Amino acid sequence: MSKYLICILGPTAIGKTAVSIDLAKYFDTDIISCDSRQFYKEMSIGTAVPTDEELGHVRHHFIQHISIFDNYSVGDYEKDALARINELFKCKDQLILTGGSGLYQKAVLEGLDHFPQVDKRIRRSLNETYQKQGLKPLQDQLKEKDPDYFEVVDQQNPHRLIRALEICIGTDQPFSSFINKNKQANRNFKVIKIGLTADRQVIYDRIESRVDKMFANGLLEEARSLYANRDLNALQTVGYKELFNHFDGSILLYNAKAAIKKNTRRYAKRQLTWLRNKDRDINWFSPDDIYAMKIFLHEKIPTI
RNA sequence: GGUGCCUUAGCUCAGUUGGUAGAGCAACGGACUGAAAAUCCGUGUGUCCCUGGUUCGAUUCCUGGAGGCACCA
Repeated sequence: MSKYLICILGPTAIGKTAVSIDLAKYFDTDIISCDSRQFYKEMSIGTAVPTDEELGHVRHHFIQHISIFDNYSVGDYEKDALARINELFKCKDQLILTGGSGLYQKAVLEGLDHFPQVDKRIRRSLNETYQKQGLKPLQDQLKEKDPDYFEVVDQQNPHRLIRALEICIGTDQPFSSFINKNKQANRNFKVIKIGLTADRQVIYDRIESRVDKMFANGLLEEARSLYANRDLNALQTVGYKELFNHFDGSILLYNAKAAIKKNTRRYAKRQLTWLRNKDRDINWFSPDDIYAMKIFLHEKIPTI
């Protein structure tokens, strides 16, 4: 009997949480979260994790399961999520996967290539080079160590250059030699993608009111309690980084709030770009039309 | 009611001694295989308030409107 992973995709604030909980109840199943910021137990308000009530209705996985002090990458997530999914499929026929982190979703559905772990100090030293001397030395180095990848990489993007270089240096082999190697994502389940979208203005209105709600729920206090950890990767997050700038006196609270809304809008736009151009087999719905989604799923899944 | 100033991009405003215009912010488009709510790249999107007139040509000068602001009544 086929197993189905039902993926709920869409930009931030569109209403993925409500839809996925509704569908999970309907199918009497669990939710696999795929949100790279809701992983962290220290962050709640600014990441819009489901409420206690919502969590009480449906069992969620990968919500606040790690700490901001842990090192956790998309590779770790792929491994953990796949193990959990396979475990759950032993007694469930359908599962819901939901969350806005496109790369993480891709890792679960399509798999990533395997790259060896490399010493963390390599990245640190590359970052130092970048801080002191800019992009040029990184570009020169990658051009020499992996000319093939240098041709296709975004040469202006420090993260891309540093990532490729840390693999080149740590393994003594070109970054590109690991790509598309042994990548057989043998997933023994079927995937159905449900995309949620709405007019841009509707999405932006929802963002506006969600940010207001976060402030009403105590975002300021939550951010203040995390201020000391502002350099951690987990806290390079919309809703926190702007408030850290307020705490250190560089912007007014009023402007920080406006910046959070703006950066959330930009995030939503990037998510839409990713989904539009990366994923052609998405079935789009209005977030309010759960009825239509259920009909669609009944057609897609003959066994229910 | 009178006088003066203003009206140009979504917003705040430059500007054109007459040759249909440009900054900031916002916005929009795109890339993205272990930092991904991160990171990076690209793009002015315009009845220059309306109406006549002068002119080869008006967003620019002139007439008359409309709206806004200020002061005087």
